[in-house]
Amino acid sequence: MTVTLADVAARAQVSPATVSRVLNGNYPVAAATRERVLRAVDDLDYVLNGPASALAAATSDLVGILVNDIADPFFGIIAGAVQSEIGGPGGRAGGERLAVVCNTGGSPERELTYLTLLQRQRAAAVILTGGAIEDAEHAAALAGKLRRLAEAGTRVVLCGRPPAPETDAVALTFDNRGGGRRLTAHLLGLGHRRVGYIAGPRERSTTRHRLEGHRAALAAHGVEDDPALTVHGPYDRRSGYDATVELLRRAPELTAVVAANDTVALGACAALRDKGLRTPDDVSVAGFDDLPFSVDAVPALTTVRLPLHEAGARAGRIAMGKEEPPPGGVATVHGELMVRGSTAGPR
Amino acid sequence: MTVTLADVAARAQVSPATVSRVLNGNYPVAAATRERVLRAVDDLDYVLNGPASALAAATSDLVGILVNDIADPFFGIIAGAVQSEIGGPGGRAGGERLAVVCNTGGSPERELTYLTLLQRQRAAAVILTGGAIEDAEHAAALAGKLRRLAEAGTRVVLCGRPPAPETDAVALTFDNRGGGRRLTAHLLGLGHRRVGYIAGPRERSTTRHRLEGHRAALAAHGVEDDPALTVHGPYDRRSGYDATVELLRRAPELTAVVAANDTVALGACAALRDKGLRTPDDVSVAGFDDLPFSVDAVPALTTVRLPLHEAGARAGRIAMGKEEPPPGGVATVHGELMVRGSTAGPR
DNA sequence: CCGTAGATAGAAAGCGCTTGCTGTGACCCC
DNA sequence: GGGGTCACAGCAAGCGCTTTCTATCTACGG
Repeated sequence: MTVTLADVAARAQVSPATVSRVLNGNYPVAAATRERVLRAVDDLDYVLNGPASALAAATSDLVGILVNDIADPFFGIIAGAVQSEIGGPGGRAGGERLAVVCNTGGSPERELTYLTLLQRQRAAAVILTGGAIEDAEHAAALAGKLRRLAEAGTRVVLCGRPPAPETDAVALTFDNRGGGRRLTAHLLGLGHRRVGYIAGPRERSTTRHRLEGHRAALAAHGVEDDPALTVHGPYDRRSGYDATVELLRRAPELTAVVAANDTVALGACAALRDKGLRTPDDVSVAGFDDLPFSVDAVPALTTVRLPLHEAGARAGRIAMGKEEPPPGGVATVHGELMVRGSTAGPR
Repeated sequence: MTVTLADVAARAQVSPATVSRVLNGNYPVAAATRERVLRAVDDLDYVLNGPASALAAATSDLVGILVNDIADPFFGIIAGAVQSEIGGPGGRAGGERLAVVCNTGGSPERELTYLTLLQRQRAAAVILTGGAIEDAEHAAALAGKLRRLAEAGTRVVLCGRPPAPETDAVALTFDNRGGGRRLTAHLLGLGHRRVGYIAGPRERSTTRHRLEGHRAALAAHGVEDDPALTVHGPYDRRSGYDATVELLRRAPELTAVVAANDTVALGACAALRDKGLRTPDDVSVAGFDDLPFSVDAVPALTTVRLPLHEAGARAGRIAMGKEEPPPGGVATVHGELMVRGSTAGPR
């Protein structure tokens, strides 16, 4: 029923081996023969059987990308950049790879399960994006998995995530701590002293690093770090809204709010608006990531721009072996403070 | 080097066939034997070889999702919903499927190439999302490809796209025309008569349908459709900005702008702001899709909400055979007009 | 002219798994 | 107590491709 290599070979009057070689183009085949084969392929509408060739050649053209939330542009941008580099359609000849995007939803188990699934597919490479889950047990399990993947020849790259200990996975780490520090320093520099902080979910490296940066800035400016001014929540708009309401309840006098990311910041702005407070006149707001919509917020959001596209593209190239990994296997990617309308001096 | 079924069989003192049966769980195996096998699997850290089993069983657990732009939440939401339904980690036992998200960037060639790649992988199902490219030649090529995929046993579902003629692919179509009509009718009802329209890229079904709805509303209200008030551009913020500037140049007197989608609308708002015009006091703005950030825009965007998550989930279920396709293979998904602060009567 | 290197093509042995068919005891019923 | 049924387990034949090794054939140099 379905056309196989043998059918093509028969029609082109050559052996299956020759057809395979024409298709893979890594062995000399006379031009005339090649053409005959190619015509047969065309006539028969032949499409290679991926699993069969993966089995025989012990390689696959699948690349896995693990993300926390595919609906979040933060990950979408990275995933898109990776895909543009792993040579999907566009990079002719042997360079056709498929990106398998796996949505972990931030769940440790799913992270592991997807990794197993990818291992089962004998993926050519795996890229883990976003913050790591900070749990010793999970970290150990993850490291084990990554080691086994690497052993099996799968290249592992971390993008926007700290290096994984006990592993030689290449890591492109975002400088969340530095970004957080500069952001809060900017606010303190404007004269704010009571700064609320809406942190991301606990046990997440991104959350911790950004928060540490914030605290470092407070310390550097001699401002007391009031625990009541920090609230944790998921990385979504709702969380920003609720946390802001809570923060306002706890400390009506605060003059600025730093959010875990831009989406959360948008929720914070909405809450302030609903409470009749103006941004930045009454309360300044700052985000993180500089997603595309942030510049269009009103007022435009002060935030830390992370070069998501560049980082994703680089991760993709490294995963494909098209670019040398950074020395030591770790590179830090810095963010840039974008001061915009949502922050100003306190009233 | 790598552990195979045979190794597990040897350790469990059974035949490879038995191990396979335990792993696939579709054939009676005595509890004691099963347990022995499972222990061996565990001891050896055995992971099934996907390509090998796909070859032998002639099935695969890959599901392809074609999107125009993975960084656009419109597609991200759909992709996430699909993935949640195709039984990735969570749905135990045989239900572990991997979603291959393919970024076509709106290019017809890439659409076709990705389909071939997916066919090569013998994907279990393929879901095409977003508007179709309206080009006879491409449509024919696409229909042929889809037919061949279907023949090979791959289930094909269209989500947010009109039915593909000459094909029996199931289609979940968005009522873009109706949504567009209601949106413009809303504006006309408020008293607007000079309404600018920022359309999406040409040759896209989505663009055409929304525009047709817009025109239908104009006609219904007896308002002349001035061609100068329609500008085409890509579905991004930049396009909205530029188009608005152009629209303002051509018709400084316009009192409302309808954008192809929310992202474009945000760009339009920015342009108006930069021109010193206020929304909705001077110019009303409306979008389409109701993406998560739209409610947080200032003023909140009037738009048409499309049930992206629901549609994606349903497409996923149909692709998995978990839900009956709609009668006739086609279902229309309606949008809901969300009237918010960005639209008001003309000054 | 013959021996030999170089360029192609083919034969065949897998790659690791699934599954139809074939045993083989154990069990049950009359 | 014998034959028929079950419930399991194993054998072995592929699945469709890649690739090593070998066979040809051509072209040259001496």
